[in-house]
Amino acid sequence: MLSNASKYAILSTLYLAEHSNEERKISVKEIAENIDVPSPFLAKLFQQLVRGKIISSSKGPHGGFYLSEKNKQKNVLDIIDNIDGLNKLNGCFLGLNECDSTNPCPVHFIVVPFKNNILAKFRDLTIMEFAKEIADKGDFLTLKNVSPSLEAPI
Amino acid sequence: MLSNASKYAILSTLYLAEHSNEERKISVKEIAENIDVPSPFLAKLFQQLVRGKIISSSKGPHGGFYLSEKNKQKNVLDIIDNIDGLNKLNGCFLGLNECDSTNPCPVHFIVVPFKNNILAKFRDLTIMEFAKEIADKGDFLTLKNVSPSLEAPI
DNA sequence: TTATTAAAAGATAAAAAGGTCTTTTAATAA
DNA sequence: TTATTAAAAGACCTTTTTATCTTTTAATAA
Repeated sequence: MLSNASKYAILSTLYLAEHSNEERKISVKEIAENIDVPSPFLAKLFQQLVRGKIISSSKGPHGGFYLSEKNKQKNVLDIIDNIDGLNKLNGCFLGLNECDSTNPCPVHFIVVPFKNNILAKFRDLTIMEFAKEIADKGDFLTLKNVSPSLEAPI
Repeated sequence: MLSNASKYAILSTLYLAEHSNEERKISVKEIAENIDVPSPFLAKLFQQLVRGKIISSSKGPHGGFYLSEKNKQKNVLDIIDNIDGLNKLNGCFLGLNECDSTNPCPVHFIVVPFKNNILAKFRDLTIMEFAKEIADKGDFLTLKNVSPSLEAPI
């Protein structure tokens, strides 16, 4: 549904939202280590997010990535759109070209409410609101395995 | 969420369910044309489904693919498991390694009910029941564009 | 103004997904 | 028993995704 690239982009942008501002810029290396993402890959993603005006950057000593006030008003769907495009998120679950409420695939009426739900969440909250919601719960998003387990989580 | 391979496998197995039986076997070519899937690719998938005992085959004149009585008792989740494995369907929507109800990602409580829903549908109906439900509604699943449109369907 | 720092850019490469083609094997009908 | 049919097997190819490495550019601090 989402590519790894999108997932990395979301997690690291939310990291920026919580830990950076115009005065406190953050290097790729720091973020990559903290959320456990390959850093050269993240560097590439960040270039693209900068071009898409989702995040900001400056070079040189004390340079790095950060969110400007304008950036903070973007939402998670902007990130997904910038990296994957929105088509990946739309489209029939079984791949049918013609699948809608008058001609639904067998899982259409299970999938559509879910999509509307998650789309609303990704579109209606700003990145800051999203990050705040996470911080308020005391959570910290990382791909690290704090307590490695062999089973896939549900 | 599902690979193309899984989607093709589901659609073509459901096609077999409706159109084949031990006496009436169907060639890859016929199915590929009917549901609009690349036929050499489908041939590969079918080899794997035969090895996984999801469908049956016989060679030679009047040979082809079909569902045995045992095959008909399999469910859609068996197809997905055989092609993609089940991990692709499980796993956190944002890719977090540790995401559960005590330590949920921001969309956990939107994603989990959906997954339970669709998993139940894929697991609790046999392939025949699934196919019958579709046929009863008068539907026919294909990837063909009957009336080509430029917009991605929702 | 020079050394240093960190991103930008772009070339390269490995892995996975998606797809094609050719040869071999097995079944069966003539 | 031979020709024919259709799957099985496996080699091969292409594209996309994921990832790495090297060089260049810009900012800044000494």
